[in-house]
Order: sequence, then structure tokens, then C-alpha cells
Amino acid sequence: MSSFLSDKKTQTLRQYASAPKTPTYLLQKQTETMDEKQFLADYDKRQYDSPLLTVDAVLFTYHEACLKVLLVQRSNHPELGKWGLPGGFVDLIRDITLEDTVLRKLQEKTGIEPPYLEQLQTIGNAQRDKRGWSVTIAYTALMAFQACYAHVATVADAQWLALDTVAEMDLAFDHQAIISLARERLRQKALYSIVPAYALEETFTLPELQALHEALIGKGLQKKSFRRRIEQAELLIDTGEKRSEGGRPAALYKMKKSAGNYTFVRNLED
Amino acid sequence: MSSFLSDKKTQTLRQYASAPKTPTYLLQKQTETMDEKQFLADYDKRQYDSPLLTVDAVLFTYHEACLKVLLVQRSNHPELGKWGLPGGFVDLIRDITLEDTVLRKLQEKTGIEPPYLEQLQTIGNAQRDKRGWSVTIAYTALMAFQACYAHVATVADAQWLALDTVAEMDLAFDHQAIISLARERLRQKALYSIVPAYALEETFTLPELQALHEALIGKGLQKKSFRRRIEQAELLIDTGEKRSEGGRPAALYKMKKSAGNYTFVRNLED
DNA sequence: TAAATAGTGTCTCTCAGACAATATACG
DNA sequence: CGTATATTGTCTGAGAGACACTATTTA
Repeated sequence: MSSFLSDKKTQTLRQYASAPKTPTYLLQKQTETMDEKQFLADYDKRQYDSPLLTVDAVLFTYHEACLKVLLVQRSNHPELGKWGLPGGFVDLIRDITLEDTVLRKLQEKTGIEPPYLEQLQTIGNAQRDKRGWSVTIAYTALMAFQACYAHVATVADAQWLALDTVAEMDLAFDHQAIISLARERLRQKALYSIVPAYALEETFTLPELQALHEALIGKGLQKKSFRRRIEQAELLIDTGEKRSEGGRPAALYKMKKSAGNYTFVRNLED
Repeated sequence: MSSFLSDKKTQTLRQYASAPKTPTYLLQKQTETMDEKQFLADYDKRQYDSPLLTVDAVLFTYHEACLKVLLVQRSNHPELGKWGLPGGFVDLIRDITLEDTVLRKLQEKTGIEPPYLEQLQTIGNAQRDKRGWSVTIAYTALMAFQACYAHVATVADAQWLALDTVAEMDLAFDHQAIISLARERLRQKALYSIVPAYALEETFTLPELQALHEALIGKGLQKKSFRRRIEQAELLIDTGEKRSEGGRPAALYKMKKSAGNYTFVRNLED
């Protein structure tokens, strides 16, 4: 606490080191607010040439034993006609945060807000967009296929595409690389969390969740190990319902509120 | 592969769905390049009001049994006089990537490039800067204290401050929160990697590294466990040198090239 | 009953935690 | 030698991997 006070003192002193000898406590309030008001009034951020700023989302889902990602076909230059990630510009009036921007864009395409949204990475350089220096803040999102299928079907330029298919396509900008990055990060999460469960319906079976993790990790997992760790961490609630897939019916679970934040201390084998 | 081709076809067809009946393969090349050229010529990104974009770095080091962060005192409005993170605007001419921007800013203050630099998080909202909608791409960086001490001493507005001291200060913008975020992330890394080692000199002892991890985690660690996992993963090179701290001299190690990327499958206790 | 899918029992092996024991400096 | 710090030995326990076994459904 004493270090705090002495730091504040240093701060104030340095700030007005070369100012006239008026008592600091008077000078401070006045000049500070005046100067700042003046500054903000004069300030026009357009005088600084700044990079183009966009927000993009890699929205995954799992449907019919297949990882899919939502793409939209570009209706504007540049890269007109190519498929790419849903995204766009920040609306300085309507959006309060960057998440608002992503959610708004995803809402337009899917009709709903994804239950999982996390910032992935910001990519910015001089070459990724022909218009010049450009920055995109990329997000990873997960949602159930059924929850938005009807709405997506009504949006002419939006479509769920299997990841394997997407890998062969010529996407806009560096969106192919961004998808790879998102997938790799999600693969990691599959090793130490059950975050991928957000790509399933609200209730799901354990074999279903395991299959999703296996698809992400690219390798089979031991049923026993998979169940054991989830049971011990008490991440799921047994709904009591069952779902049959031709054999013994499987128990239907839903996630506990905080299940997405839980991380196992020990990873699954890579 | 066939799905790839059919996708491309869809793409082209959709793109010119309402265009005249000229053969597509002719029409495509022409109109596409023409339109795009025109578009890029007309394009002036300043016509779109976009958020203010900055880059900031949380640069940590470990010196005298103490975690420190490099802060600079602001010499401009807004928040003039307050201490904050080193950072600034992208130089659209000189910087090719966002990393260039951070490295340039850190170079100015420390005289060197940090051996560890990783994107932390991008924070963007309407309130964090009085000038309006503002976005900062925050990075975490680590470097040795000695490597830059001399240069930092020559920079009047830059200073290493202990994290405990910083926690009590009134920093510019949301920099306090960004530092917390960076610290928390580094704490996590201390549980499953030896990334914190980049905050030490190029050669260091194991007790030294352990002390750093303990400072980050906020809890004592078992010497044996700590050494064992590092030895088994073969992350360090024994330089053969020793350093004495009053008792038995400790072996001096340096990191292998890829040691920073290694993650243990099993975390230390939280 | 056979096939299919779900779920369990149990052994092994790896590795972190605990802590005692030993090693090598300096005064 | 006594003190300080570094390094090792070794036991315990948690939890993942392997895989065989049991359970519950449909055809």
C-alpha cells in the first residue's frame, strides 16, 4: 500500500516535471481536463491511416458423423463469388463489443446465438487483402446442427460444408488457414476438455460425444477412459432419457453450466 | 475430389446466375478482373468509419525473485501521464505483420527483440478509449532482465515495475485488466510448459526456474517432480557450468530450440 | 438366438506428490 | 564441522490405456 502511494506521487511529479510552479493539486485538475477536452475535440481518427478491420467466425458443428463448418459465398469484391467465413465490419453504433459483432453476423446466418464462442486469433498483415493492410479478429464458435438448420436453409448464400470438402476448396483471403488454425485449437481442446460437446444437440449420448472427439483427434479412444474421466469430473447430467441406435439404448446427457470451463489435469494421448 | 469440382462449378454458376448468356469461361476472366480493378481503384477505406486500432505488449521478466512488467508513461492524450503498456499504432508502410508492430515498439523501449512473443487476446469495445470504439491486439512477451537493462535505463519513460506494485497503480485504459489476463495465461503455461524460462537469462539453474514457476503459480512445488518432468522431456541442455548461491553450486542449463513448444501431458497441481 | 451397440471390471503403466536421504559448496 | 543449497531415492496414489466381459436393445 505504501508502494502504491509513492508510485502515484512519482506519476504526478513526472507528469508535470517541466510545468510552472503552481501547486500541483490545483494545476492538475484544470489543465488535465482542459487539455483533454481540447484534444478529444480536435481528434479525428481518420487522420491516421489505419488497417481495415474485420471480424470472422469459424462456426463448427457435428452432424451425421461429420465435422462441418458454416461458409458464406461472398457477394462483394474483393474475392467476389468465393466462399469464405461469415464475418464483417464492426458497426460502431450498434455493436458495443467485438463479440456483439460476431454474434450479430452469426445471427444473420443461423438465426441463433451459438452456445460457445471464443476468440481464436487475430491475423493482421499487409498482404491478406488486396485493399491493403488488413486485420481480422477470428473467433471459433460451436453450435448444434438442428438448432439452426431451418434458418440456414433460408439463407441463400450460407451453407454447412464438411471439413474434408472445405480443405479442397479455394476460399477467400486466408480463410483456409484460419479454419485450419481453429480446427487445430479445437483438437487440442478435445484432449483436455469437453468443449466440443457444444457442437452437439443440447442432449447427447456419450458414444456420440466420443465419436466427435475421435473425429477431432483423428484417432480412436478407449470407451472406458473417456467415460471415466467425464464421470469423475461430474460434468454431465443424466436426463434419464435414452436413445437407441440399433443396439442397446444409450443414456442421454446434457452439460452442466460450467462444464465448458473445466479442464482435465491429464490430457488424452495425442 | 469430385465434391471439390462440383463445388467450384456451383461457385461459378452462382456468381453469374443473372449475367448475360456469354460463355462463362470467357466472361469470367474479363468481368472479374475489370470489376475488381474498378472496385479497388474506387475503394477508399476511410469512407468506412472503423475502430481505432492499436497493439500492446505485456512484457514480463523475472529479476531478484520478483516478477516484473515493463510499463511506459504516456506522453500523449488521452490518459496523459498515466503508466500503461508499451504499444502503439500499426505503421502501414514499415510493418508487414502485427508482430512487426509489437517488435518495433518493444525494440524502442528495450533495444532488443524478446525471445518469446505470443498473441494474448484482442480487446475491442466502445468504452475502453474516450476517443471512441477502440481495439487493441494484446501480446505477451518474455525476456531476460539483464539483456535489456542498460537500454531500458536510457529510456526516460520506460520502467520495470514489480507486478505487486503494478496491481495497486491506476493504469491507462484497461491495461490493468490486460496485465491480469496475461499473468493468468502465463500461470497456466507454468503448469504445463517451461515457457516462463524465456523470462530468465539464456542460462539458468533449475532452482531458479522452479522459483519462477512457483511465483507464477503462487504455490510451492516439489523439487523432485519439477526436475523429473523436465529431465524426462529432455527440454534443457546442461552447459557444464555451475553457479553458486551460498551452498552447493547448481548446474546451469539453457533451453533447447523447441523447448518452448513442448507441453506436458500431465499438468502440475493447480 | 444373433448382431449391434452401450456400459463395466480390472490390470498395468506412467508420472506427480511427498519427503527423506545424500552431495557439494562456503565459512 | 555446521550451515546452506542442490540433487537423488523411493514410496504412494491418481488416472489413462488396454481389453475382456456383461447388459440391453432389435431383427
